Amino acid sequence: MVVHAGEHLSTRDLIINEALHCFSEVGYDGTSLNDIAAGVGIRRPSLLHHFPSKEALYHEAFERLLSDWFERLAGAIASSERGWSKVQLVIGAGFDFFADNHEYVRLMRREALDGGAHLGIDLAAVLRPLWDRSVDFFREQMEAGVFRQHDPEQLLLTGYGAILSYFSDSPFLGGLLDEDPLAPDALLRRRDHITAFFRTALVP
Amino acid sequence: MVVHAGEHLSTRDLIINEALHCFSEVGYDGTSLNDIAAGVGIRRPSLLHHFPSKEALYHEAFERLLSDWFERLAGAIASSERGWSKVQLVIGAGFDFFADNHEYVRLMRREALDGGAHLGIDLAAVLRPLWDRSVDFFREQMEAGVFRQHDPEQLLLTGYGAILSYFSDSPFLGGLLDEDPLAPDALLRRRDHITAFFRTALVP
DNA sequence: GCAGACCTACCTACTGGTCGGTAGGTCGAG
DNA sequence: CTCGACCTACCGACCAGTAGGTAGGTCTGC
Repeated sequence: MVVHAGEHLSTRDLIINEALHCFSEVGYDGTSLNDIAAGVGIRRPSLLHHFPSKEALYHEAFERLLSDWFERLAGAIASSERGWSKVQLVIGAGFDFFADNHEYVRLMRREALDGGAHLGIDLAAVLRPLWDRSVDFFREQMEAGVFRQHDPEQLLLTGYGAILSYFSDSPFLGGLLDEDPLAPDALLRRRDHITAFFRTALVP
Repeated sequence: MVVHAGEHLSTRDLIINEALHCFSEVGYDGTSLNDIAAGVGIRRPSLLHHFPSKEALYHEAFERLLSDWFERLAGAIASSERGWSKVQLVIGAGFDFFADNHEYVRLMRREALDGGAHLGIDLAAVLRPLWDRSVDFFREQMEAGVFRQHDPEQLLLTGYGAILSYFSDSPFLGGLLDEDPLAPDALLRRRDHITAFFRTALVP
């Protein structure tokens, strides 16, 4: 997983963390291997001793981030809850993960923007099973009358945009609002709103 | 405004259109002046005869796009409608503009991702007045009992994410769904869903 | 003749990546 | 304990390629 604390980190891990930071902040093209190496405190050739190429480094860093995210969501998804409480659980888990890793949400968004095309992983293919399961879940619950009728895919798209955008665009939103969107109480308010908003839309 | 058709365009306009295309597709760093020049059918120094620098070109292209967007929304915003029909009008105008210019939505998103920091315009500052007016509008209508009670800013944030993300992330979403998100009937379905979704959330 | 649009040729800065080499540690053989 | 073989981690110097940008010349229409 993404190692956060500052102890006993191998150079490899330091590089990956710094790479995630740079790639998130200024994108793939905007990041030079020199930047990453400097952030770790080594030179570029030393970095390339640990990773064969820039693309390989990106690939590994992104994959680590993705598996982190999956791991974090797994519990909520696998839970045997049904109906609204399950949705609430998953929304909460997703939101909290993004809040804890808000820096890296921008990396995911960049990847989505470019369709994951030019670099490594096919994000859509990886997420597809999860997506399909969610669609099925909503369809079931709607047919059972537990939720109001909506197009399940459209509903998920809306949720996706509502949660992700808040974090990915936080540098921009900070200028639109009067407070830091990532401040604890702002996060709490956002979390509450999204939950309440979808509750009113779903629960009859 | 952004000139779409292919007649009587000055080289300047051709450059700006091609620049918007490239910047949207692969971002600022991912676009070279050679790419743009080649798209227009001239050489790079000739391009730099019309614009003093890459950044200046980006600035002008983006500003043109932004003023287009304002112009398009102005009618809907200035309308004297109140309540839900006004919201419907603005949502519709925004959605349709994005649909017509889906390519450029990705440019706006890139700008939001980077907080507009490193290039030219402070997007947030430009949009701020519009934002504040919208917040006030919702607050009024809620207090008047026309709309259900929500946090107006949170509501706008959700709408922002729900509409914009669909277009900006369409390359990614195409892999998640079974159809092209930008196909006419897919667009229609998205438009209907967003409208209906916010109607249920707002109209008591 | 002149001005604008365009070109080729060139510059510097920086990119990702390779090369050869070195400091320091670990190992097993004698 | 010592010696040499081997290893990982790191470095400076260098490479080819490309970036944005400039200088100076040519061509065309007024």
